Amino acid sequence: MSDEKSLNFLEEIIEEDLKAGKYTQIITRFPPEPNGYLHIGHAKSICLNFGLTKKYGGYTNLRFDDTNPSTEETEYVESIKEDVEWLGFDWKNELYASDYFDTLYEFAVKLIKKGLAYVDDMNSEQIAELKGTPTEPGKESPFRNRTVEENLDLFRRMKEGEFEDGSRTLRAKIDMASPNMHMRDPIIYRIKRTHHHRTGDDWAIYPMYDFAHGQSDSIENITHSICTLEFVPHRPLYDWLIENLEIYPSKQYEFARLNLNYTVLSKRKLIQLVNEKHVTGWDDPRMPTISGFRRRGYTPESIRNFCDRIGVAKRENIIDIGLLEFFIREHLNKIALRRMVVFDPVKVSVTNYPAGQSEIIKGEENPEDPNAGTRDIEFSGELYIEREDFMENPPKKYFRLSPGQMVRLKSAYIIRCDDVVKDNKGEVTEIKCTYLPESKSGADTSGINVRGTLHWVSVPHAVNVELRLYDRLFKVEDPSNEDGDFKDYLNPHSLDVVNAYAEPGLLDASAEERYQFLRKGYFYLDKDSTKEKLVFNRTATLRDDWAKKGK
RNA sequence: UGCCCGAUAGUAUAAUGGUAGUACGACAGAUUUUGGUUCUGUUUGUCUUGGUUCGAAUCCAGGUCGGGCAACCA
Repeated sequence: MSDEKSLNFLEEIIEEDLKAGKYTQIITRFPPEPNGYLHIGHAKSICLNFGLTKKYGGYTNLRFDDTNPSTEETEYVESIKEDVEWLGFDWKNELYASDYFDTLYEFAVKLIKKGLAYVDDMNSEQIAELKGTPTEPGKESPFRNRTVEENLDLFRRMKEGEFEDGSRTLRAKIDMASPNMHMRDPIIYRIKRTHHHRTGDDWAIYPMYDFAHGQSDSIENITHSICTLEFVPHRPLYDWLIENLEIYPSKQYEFARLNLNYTVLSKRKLIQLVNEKHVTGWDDPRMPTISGFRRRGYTPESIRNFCDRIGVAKRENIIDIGLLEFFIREHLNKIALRRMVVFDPVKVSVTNYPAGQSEIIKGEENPEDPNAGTRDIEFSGELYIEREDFMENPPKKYFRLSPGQMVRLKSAYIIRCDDVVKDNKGEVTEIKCTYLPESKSGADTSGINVRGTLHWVSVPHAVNVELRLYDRLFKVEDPSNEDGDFKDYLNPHSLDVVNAYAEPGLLDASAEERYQFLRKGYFYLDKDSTKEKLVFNRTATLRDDWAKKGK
């Protein structure tokens, strides 16, 4: 086997097309509807569309599929642009289906003139009634055989706004008996006298998806129009319209959309979570949106690597969210600055350390990066360590602190536990230790090797920080497939807010950096942070083999 | 009971008629001043029944299972 990565089915098609001389360059498009924020499923499509033209030469357009003014807003346009850019992709042209409304109208007129479209006076119930079902053919509309002149006149008057919303439609005249429901005289224009985010009140009619998408592809000379599997049955209509309009033959190809367990990836559901305040917004770090991942501390690289690894195929798939976590850990491990933060403190008194004194200790910025250098950390005789890092009666193989045992304080000294102070409820309030002055990190002459290393902060120097610890948004793998409403399966513990003690160096934290809180996880400064109160989002935990053993 | 799409380890994804491989996970071990990282090893798979062929995950036929399609949404 060569070390070259094997091709996915779209790459194969493109390589064949290129070899056959069918195209000199590849043109794709990413076509979001601006009616919501982009999520990780869109990231797959973005990486695919932009990745293909980057690999084979050509370009990708960003085209907003804005043909339904009742759901679309400029806020969404802005967020989509920001997200695509953040992911690291540049579009050639920023385009809108609404840019083509005049052309699309002419296309419809052409179809009418060819006797391939007609104005139908039936309302939506009547149309549905005659549509048939997947197993029975439909029946023709009584308005199907109007003259070209009559159709032209009626369609013009639809455009002029003469008729009520929903009172008439323009339909392609294809085949009411087709086994493919989409070919049973699909509606291509509807009356909708609604304000459009770009064209304002210019139009009383708007094209349907099927009459806008493929035509926009064609106008832009898109060579490979890549969409998800649910559009497979639309493909005959896509081709029929292009053929009968006699326009540039873009080709549609379909791949399986991304599904992730323990979350939902449907705009309809995500918008509910936002509107019903189950989350704080589209960019809530628990959301599977690109903006949510960004705020949580994910990097564009990690998301791109993820999309690369999950591949592109036509079979339905549900990816384990753990794979995404793997890629963010992999990246953050390389770049995150190491800091020490104690989440749930218990006090350690170093009885042989000079009272009231402190010293500066050097800690690695990042052991994975030899050029990262060191940071200064205050050490004193009064410390906090993690409550879970001490046990009075430890099980076997516990190599944290316990009476009589020694541990290394990361980047500092080895200490031994001499005594434990408890309150009247039996809760440990203080651990008395002695330190080995000759065991200082980097200058250790003690000759003692200890198994455990703990993170710590100096009590008089510690700064208070707020930590937002996130867990999966849903407590079941596939909330959409459970009985009842998907929101019944929200994880009540998806957010846990903790006030913690951090080394003072963290006061300089910035959103330009990623942090690893030693032995705790990866953290990212949140936009809610103020000078008085630093707020960090937990991007991901560290792997924890000890916890996994169930001890 | 119409049409369309699909089926390879737990999850994804390769092998394009010629040794079923890779990643994640799981398990075991080594290293480690993060029970992190890194390294090594182990484990588990071609939906089914026929056919074609010297040879089938791959080609053909039947079946089974899963998904999609009956919005004036995209």
